[in-house]
Amino acid sequence: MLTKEELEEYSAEAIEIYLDHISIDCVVFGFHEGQMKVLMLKSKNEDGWQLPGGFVQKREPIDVAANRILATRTGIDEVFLQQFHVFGAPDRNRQHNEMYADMVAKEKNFFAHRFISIGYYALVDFFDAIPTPDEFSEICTWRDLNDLPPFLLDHELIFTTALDTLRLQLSYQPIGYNLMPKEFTMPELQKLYETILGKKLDRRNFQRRMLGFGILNKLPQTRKGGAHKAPYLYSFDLENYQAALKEGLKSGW
Amino acid sequence: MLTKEELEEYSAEAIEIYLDHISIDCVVFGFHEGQMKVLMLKSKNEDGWQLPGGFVQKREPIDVAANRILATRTGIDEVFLQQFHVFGAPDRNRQHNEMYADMVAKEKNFFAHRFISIGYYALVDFFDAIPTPDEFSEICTWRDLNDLPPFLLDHELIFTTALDTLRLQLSYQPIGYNLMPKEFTMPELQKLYETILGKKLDRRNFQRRMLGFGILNKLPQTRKGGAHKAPYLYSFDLENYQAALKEGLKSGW
DNA sequence: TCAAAAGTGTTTTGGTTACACCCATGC
DNA sequence: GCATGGGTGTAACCAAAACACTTTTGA
Repeated sequence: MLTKEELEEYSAEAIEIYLDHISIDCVVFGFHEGQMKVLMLKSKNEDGWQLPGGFVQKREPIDVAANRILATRTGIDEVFLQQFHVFGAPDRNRQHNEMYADMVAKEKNFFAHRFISIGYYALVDFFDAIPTPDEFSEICTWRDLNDLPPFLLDHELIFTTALDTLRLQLSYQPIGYNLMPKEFTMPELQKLYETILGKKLDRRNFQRRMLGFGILNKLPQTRKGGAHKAPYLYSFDLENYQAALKEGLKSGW
Repeated sequence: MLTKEELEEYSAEAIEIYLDHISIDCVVFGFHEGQMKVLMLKSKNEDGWQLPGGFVQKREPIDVAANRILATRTGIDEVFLQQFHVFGAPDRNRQHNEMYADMVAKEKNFFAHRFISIGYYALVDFFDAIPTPDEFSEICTWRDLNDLPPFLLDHELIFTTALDTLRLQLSYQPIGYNLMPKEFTMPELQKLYETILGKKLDRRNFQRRMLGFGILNKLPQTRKGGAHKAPYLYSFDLENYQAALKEGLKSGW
C-alpha cells in the first residue's frame, strides 16, 4: 500500500516533470510456449490489473516517452512500438478511487486529474523482457491472452483495441521479427499467426505465402531433439523485412 | 491582426475552459467538380494557412470535441469523423512566433504552450459545409488538393498523414456516403475514388466491384441533360453501408 | 512399424484485370 | 453520322484455398 506521504511526493514530482492531462498506455505483446502474452501490472492500491503506462516529459516527443515507459518496465529498447488509438473519455481518471481522490486534495493530486491516453502497442521477445513493477504496483508479469485478470479503468478497452489493431496489421504488414527468437521453425511462426488471429491456418499455404514475402532466410540447420521429422530453421531477412514494413504486403486497388 | 488585448482575453478564457497541452486538428475532405478539396484557414497573425483545429473542454470526450470543432467551422454535424494519428513533437507550438510568444508572457499565453495534437479526418458533403473562420483567421475556405498553400506548423505532415490514411481506408472500407450528394452516377463515384487514389481506374471493373459490395441502390432515373448517354442514378444503401463500415470490405487471411 | 510432424507439390477456384461490343445523345 | 460517354458481358490471368503424397523421427 502506498502511504499518503508517498503519494504526495510522487504527485509533486510528477507535476514538475510531466505534461498534464496526457498519459501513455502500452499493450506489450509477447509469445511463449505457443501462447500470446500481455504484460500487466497488479496495482498496490486498487483491486485489479492494468497495462504499463506513464506520462510524457515536458519536452519529450511522445514516441520517445512510449519507448522510455516500455524500457522501464521491460529493460528492452528499440522494439516494435506503435501508437494505435487515443482514449479520451472524460471519466477515464482515478477520481472515483478513494486512495487517489481523498488522500490528497484533488487539484494537488496529479494522478486524479483527467488524462487523455495515447495507446501504444509493442511486440517484444518474451525472453528479452524483464518485467519490472513501478511504484504503484506490486507485480509486473506476463499474463496469458486466454486467462486475463480483471482490468482497472478502461484498460480492457485499450487492450481489445490493440488486439484488433494487431490482427488488422497482420494482413498487410510483416509481424514476427519482434516476437520470435532469432531462429525459429516455420511451424513455430505459424503458431504465432494462429494465436494472434485465433484460428487455424493451412500449414502448406502458410509456408508458401510466408516464403513468398521474401522476408525469411532458410538456414541449413534443422531443429533436432523434438519427436518426428526435424523442421528447418529460419531467420528474418531484416533488410527485406524493413522494406516490407514500409511498403506493405499487399495493395488494394 | 489580433491585438495584444484580444489575445490576452482569448488566452485567459481558454485556460478556464480547455484542457492544457491537448489540441485537435481536423483534415476535412470535400469533393467538388471532380476535385478533392481540403478545408483550410488563412491565419490573421501568421503568414500561412492551417487546418481547422481547437481544444478539448475540461469534461468533454475527445470525439465530441472534434465534432464541435468541425461543426463550428462548417455548420455540419454528425459526419464521418475519425481520429487517425497523434502528433506529439515537442516543438509543435507557437513559441517561435513573436505574436504568440512575446505579446503575452509565455506562461500566461495558453496558445504558446506545448500541444499534443490529435489528428481527425472528416469526409463531408461540399455543399453542406459553410466554411466559417475562427477568431485567429481571416479566411476559411476549401483549397484544392492539387493547389495547396504553404502550411503553418506541422500541418503539412498532418494533412499528408490524413491523406495516406484515407487511401488506406479506401481499400477496406466503403467511402463515399459522406462525400457524395444523395444521388449520384457511377462515373461520378468513380471520379471520387480516382481523385483520392490519384490514378485512373477501369470503368467496368469499378462498377462491378462497387455493385458487388452491395451498398448501392440503383435508382430507376437517369441523369439527363448531359451530353451522351444518360447514366443511371444511385444512392447508398445506408444499412448495408454501415454494416460494411464495421465488417470491412475484404478480409486478409 | 507406425503415428505424428514436417517437406514439397498439384489441382481447383474465385476474384481481379484486361478487353470488346452495343447503346444513347448532342453537335 | 459520328464522336463521346455510358451500360453490359467475356476471356485471361493470378493468387489463394483445398488437397495428396513423401520423408523423417521417436516410441
